[in-house]
Amino acid sequence: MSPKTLTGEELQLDDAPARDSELFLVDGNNLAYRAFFALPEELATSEGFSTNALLGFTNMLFKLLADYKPKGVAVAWDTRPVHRHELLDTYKIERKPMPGLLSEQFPYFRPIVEAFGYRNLEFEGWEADDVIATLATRADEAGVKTTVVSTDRDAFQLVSDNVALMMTPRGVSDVHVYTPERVEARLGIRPDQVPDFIGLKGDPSDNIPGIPGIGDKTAGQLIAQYGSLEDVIEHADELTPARSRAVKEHAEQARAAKDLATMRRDLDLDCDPAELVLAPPDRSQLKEMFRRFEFRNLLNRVDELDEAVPASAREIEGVAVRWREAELSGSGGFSADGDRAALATTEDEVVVGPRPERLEGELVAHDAKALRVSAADDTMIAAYLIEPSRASYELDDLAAEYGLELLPEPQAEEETARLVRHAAATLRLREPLLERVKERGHERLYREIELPLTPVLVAMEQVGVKIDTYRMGEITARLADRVEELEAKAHELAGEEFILRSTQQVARILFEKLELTPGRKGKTGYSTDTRVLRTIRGEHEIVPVIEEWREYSKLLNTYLGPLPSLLGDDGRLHTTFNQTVAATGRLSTSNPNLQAIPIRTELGREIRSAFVAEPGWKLVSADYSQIELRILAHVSGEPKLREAFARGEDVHRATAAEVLGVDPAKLTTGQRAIAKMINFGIVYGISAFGLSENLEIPREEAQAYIDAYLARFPHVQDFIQRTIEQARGDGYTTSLLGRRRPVPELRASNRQTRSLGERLAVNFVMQGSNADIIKVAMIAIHRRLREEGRAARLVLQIHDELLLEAPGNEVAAVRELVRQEMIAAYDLDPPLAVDVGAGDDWHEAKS
DNA sequence: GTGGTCACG
DNA sequence: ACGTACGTGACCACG
Repeated sequence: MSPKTLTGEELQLDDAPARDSELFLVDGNNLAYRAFFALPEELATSEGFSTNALLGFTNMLFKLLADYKPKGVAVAWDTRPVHRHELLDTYKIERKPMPGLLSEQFPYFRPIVEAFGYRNLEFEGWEADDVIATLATRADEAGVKTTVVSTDRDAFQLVSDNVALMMTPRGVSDVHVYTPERVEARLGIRPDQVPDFIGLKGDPSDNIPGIPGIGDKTAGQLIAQYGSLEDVIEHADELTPARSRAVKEHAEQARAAKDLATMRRDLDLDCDPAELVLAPPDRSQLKEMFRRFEFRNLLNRVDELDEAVPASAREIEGVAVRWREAELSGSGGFSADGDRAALATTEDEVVVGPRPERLEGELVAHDAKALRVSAADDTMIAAYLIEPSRASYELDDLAAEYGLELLPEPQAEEETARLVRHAAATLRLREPLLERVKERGHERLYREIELPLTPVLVAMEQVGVKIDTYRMGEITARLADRVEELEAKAHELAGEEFILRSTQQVARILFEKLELTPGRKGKTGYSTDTRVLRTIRGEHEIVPVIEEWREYSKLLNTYLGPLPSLLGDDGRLHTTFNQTVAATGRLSTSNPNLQAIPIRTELGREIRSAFVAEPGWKLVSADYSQIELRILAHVSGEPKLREAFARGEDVHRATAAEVLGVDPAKLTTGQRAIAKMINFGIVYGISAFGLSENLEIPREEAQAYIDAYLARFPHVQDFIQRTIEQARGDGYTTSLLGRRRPVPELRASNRQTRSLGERLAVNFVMQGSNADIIKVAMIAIHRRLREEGRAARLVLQIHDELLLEAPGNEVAAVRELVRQEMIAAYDLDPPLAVDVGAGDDWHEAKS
């Protein structure tokens, strides 16, 4: 009996043998393909250029240098396979063409190799694996400890006392290194028997048949027992009848497969492995590449490579930043920290001092709003326009990505060092960021919208909104009592105490103890969300109790409870407007999130009535009417939609009449509600599933509605198709004012992800344009109120609504001014429309 | 830190 | 045969 073979899992395949290696020989084509198929295709730059293969490849090269500190690394590439070709022709093997997304990335592999200081090897007419086989053989003979990096199983045959094989079955972090002993333990044969082994079993990955019915196990046993393929063929009669027949019938095929699996070790190459010495990595080249492909993680780790290279070979780049203490004056990159500030006046000099009341010069800031300065340029906003989907715009991250190495003089304390570094980085990021803003055609968006918006937001944050604390307290007390009552009642009805807040415990009570009808399932068990509860409301008295408890405790915990502590000394609530958070160009608010103050329930409206104006003032609320559907009508040019708006019709009723084919006079509210959901769906990037979920109807019915809609509004159908195709081509979609959102999802191989990309692309046109338009309006309104010397001021923005506070005697004029400016913000066809109201509190102002 | 839930547009 | 409506922020339980 041959010894039991082990899987890679069972074997100890630690990378110790590779650590001794002086030379690494990498099969470039193999690694590129491997990386391409192992990493998701949606890994892409903000421009939409796929980088998955490049990233996996680069990570491996990085690891080789950082972890193994070799003397030499060479990456071999296939060239036209003239020599191999004859074999392939003989055996009628066809190569599949390279996937498009991989061939796009292909031109960049070699430059990356060079930037690492590694050697690219190409020998006309030879494939990478034969080049590696030849070099590994020469290295072995010369006693050079070598590691071959490839996932091709053919490469097992190269393993010897001096040559190890590194495989990465599951990505770069999981490294398996094979020595001769480990090959034997894994396959049951010696490395030199590998071609015989592959000959018997074939190579499915290359579409090469061996002997039918013989797989890994059998092939290993037979070769171990008889020694070689020829020996197995010779002794075929000793095998079981079926196997014997198979071996005899397919002997030629097996010999051919062995031939193909045998690597050429004797190529006439002009290359001595001992001379494949590492050059020091070109740090600026590497950074340039990492920045270009947006490999943020690697960019931050470039320093690690230093330790792997002898100090003498290192070249330190980066500018030492001098700093001195003095009074701040002049222009430059600004940073601040409490009562201290720093100003980078030149690229390498920073002045640090107490923060002055005001600075006369022209400032560049990173997040001017948070720094409370007025800046001529804001690097955070520029970075946001370039890459709106980023999670954060940390200055240090951006600086590293743009290749800035700022080394403040070492004696500074940490806080001073940061201040200096930030001022210097801000100044030096200005040009590269502005250049990209210009490249993308975002100059006007930047200069005329985002930058002027910042001071408007500063003013709004500082003004805040007044809260009627008495009213708020009253509601809070009432609700707190009610929540307690409901809690007790729920426990009583359940027959035990449980944590109402815990969805898991609620699920246990409802679906296990009380055996109510479970609905959908989530990742961790049965869902207990609003819609599930609504459908089982009639099954047990406890359900409406939980529903009511949810509504009240949500309002209590999220809005009523925390608000008093967030109140400023002026009795007003000061939110923070985030200008660089939403990928669509919208603003968001936080601490508290005043864009999510309740309104949809009676109790919610009560809470809104605690948002009030100063005595003698009024709140003025102005909201765009159906702005996203108007934008849809504009960009699609759909005549039926445009006309409906032009005639001042209710757009949902008009939609219902068209789609359902009903006389407008006879429409029911139910039919209007259906049309409303369809319209929402169109704006969100419709899907039959989504619509069916929301209307709670079968998917087929939802699909029928969608089909009817698209048939009745063919221009909308065209618009959707056009938008998706364009985004697929460009890698991004564009709003009315030229804002861009990259949509790398469209190039994913996963269909679900691609569908998401399609919805994102379509939705962005409406949501992003809405964001553009209301920002224009805010700037205009703020400007006009000042020009006219009014006390009225903007207070909140809620995506399509503006809330202002105006003294009683200005209300009439302000209402008109706001309406005018909101409508004039963009010349839409159909025109924009605005509803304006005024009142003592927010609720009143909206009705 | 993540997922479920729910407040808003 | 999947799992999906778009964009946010906040709270809470749970691992």
